[in-house]
Amino acid sequence: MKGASVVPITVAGLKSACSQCNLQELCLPFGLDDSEINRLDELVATRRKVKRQQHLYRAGEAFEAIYAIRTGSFKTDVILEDGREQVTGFQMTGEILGLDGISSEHHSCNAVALEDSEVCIIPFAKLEELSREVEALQHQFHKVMSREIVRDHGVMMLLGSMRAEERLAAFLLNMSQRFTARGFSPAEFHLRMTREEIGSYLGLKLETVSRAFSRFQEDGLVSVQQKHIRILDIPGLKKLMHHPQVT
Amino acid sequence: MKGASVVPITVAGLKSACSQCNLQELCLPFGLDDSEINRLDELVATRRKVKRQQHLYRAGEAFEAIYAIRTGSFKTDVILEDGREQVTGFQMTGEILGLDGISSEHHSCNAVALEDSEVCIIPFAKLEELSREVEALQHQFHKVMSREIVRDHGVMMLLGSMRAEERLAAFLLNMSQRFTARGFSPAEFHLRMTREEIGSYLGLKLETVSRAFSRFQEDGLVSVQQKHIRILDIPGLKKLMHHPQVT
DNA sequence: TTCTCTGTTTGATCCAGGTCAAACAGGGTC
DNA sequence: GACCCTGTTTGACCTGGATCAAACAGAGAA
Repeated sequence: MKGASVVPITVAGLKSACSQCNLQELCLPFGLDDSEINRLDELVATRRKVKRQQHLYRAGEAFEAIYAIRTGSFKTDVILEDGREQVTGFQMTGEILGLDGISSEHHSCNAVALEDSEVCIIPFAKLEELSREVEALQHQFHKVMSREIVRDHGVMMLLGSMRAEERLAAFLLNMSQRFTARGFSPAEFHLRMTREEIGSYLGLKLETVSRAFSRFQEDGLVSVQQKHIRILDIPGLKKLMHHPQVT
Repeated sequence: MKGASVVPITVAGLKSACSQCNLQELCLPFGLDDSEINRLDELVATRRKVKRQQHLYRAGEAFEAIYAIRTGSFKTDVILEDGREQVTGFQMTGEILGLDGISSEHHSCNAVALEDSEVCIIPFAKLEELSREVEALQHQFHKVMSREIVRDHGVMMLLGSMRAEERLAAFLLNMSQRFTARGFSPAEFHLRMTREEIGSYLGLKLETVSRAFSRFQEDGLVSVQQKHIRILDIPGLKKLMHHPQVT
């Protein structure tokens, strides 16, 4: 409940709202014209800082808003009564958190910052209101939700039908692609999550993740130094995904 | 492409639209008042019959509408280039198919009828139009999408963190609960899918599914005769889910 | 500098579920 | 009736990834 009681921080100078944000094309404003984005600005007036390891929200909390990541990154997870954790996703800047809460008016998973981060608070009732007036916003919001569903299907495929090394390859390629979309190098990046979190996401134990990294390094596919990753052979990784085995 | 070329069948007497449908409370009309449902009726004028094993839509096809299942049931799946299939869900009456297509304007999975079925066609552009006017419809539609996301997270938990028998127990309990919501017996039902399809959904091989069924039968939890299932001990199945092992 | 704490790597062993194979059961057709 | 054909069950064996265990590496703190 600690996370819940954190008071949202209203940032003083509001000039850096959606209309000024360089994440527009990855986020909710995509497809809106200038006047529409200005209307969205009014909605997204408050922001909140979340320190590393802190919760943005917890399973069970009342749902009131969705969040757009402005800086930093998060993981979402579900925890069973017996303590088993399943990481359901890793989110980067421009991505939307909290969509799980709409269905029951309560969040159904936890969102935890992987590094010091900041999110834009989008009150959901107001978003629905505005998206009744702004067609482009409505449509973009539906696309964001649908994209999450498609992403989830991909994860099911990964968990249900791929072997350990394929899963890790898919994960690395996905990260690479998302870093690229944000203007970073496709080949070199820093992972914010632990081996254990990667393992939970991929349905593997941390040792298996570590071994797969070592294997990739031996095979010259990547260079790994702790959390720093350099992908040396993207086609090689892709090949590995499609050709599960020599058998 | 066969599935795509099937001409939608307009049913003659339109009196059995949403306003007359007994699936209202499970479907898109939930929460709408009578006059609002009448407006929805105009939208959902056409239906389509899909025979067992036929596709409602295929991955890659242009997205134009979502579908509400009126009778019968479906599976959705994703297929990799190398032929591996991952079943991403089983859908029953009142549930909505096609949400995956919104994000890219093309379907990203296949939907196949598990028995002779009928769906209501809901043209998506018109749905967005109407939900800009009808607040309750907008909200219900958002809940439907969110519910799909929550469901997907549950499947990830299942695939990533549960053992074979837990997965099957979770599956049976889920089916039971959904049959109950439709006015059928919680304890006795007929599975429309094969062991292989169940296995694909649960990330297991068909033999493992079969063995788990046999084990449950030995332990007096269920009685299994081919596709006909009778659950004898619901608490027992639940217990099995939360206490993975005696270890 | 050393100590501690958390996360990572690597090795040795084990087992749940996969694989291969064969028998079986029910439903449809001739 | 006999004959498929598809889906299911069961058995025997194998293996990928889990488990257990120990060493190691970097980041802070004192």
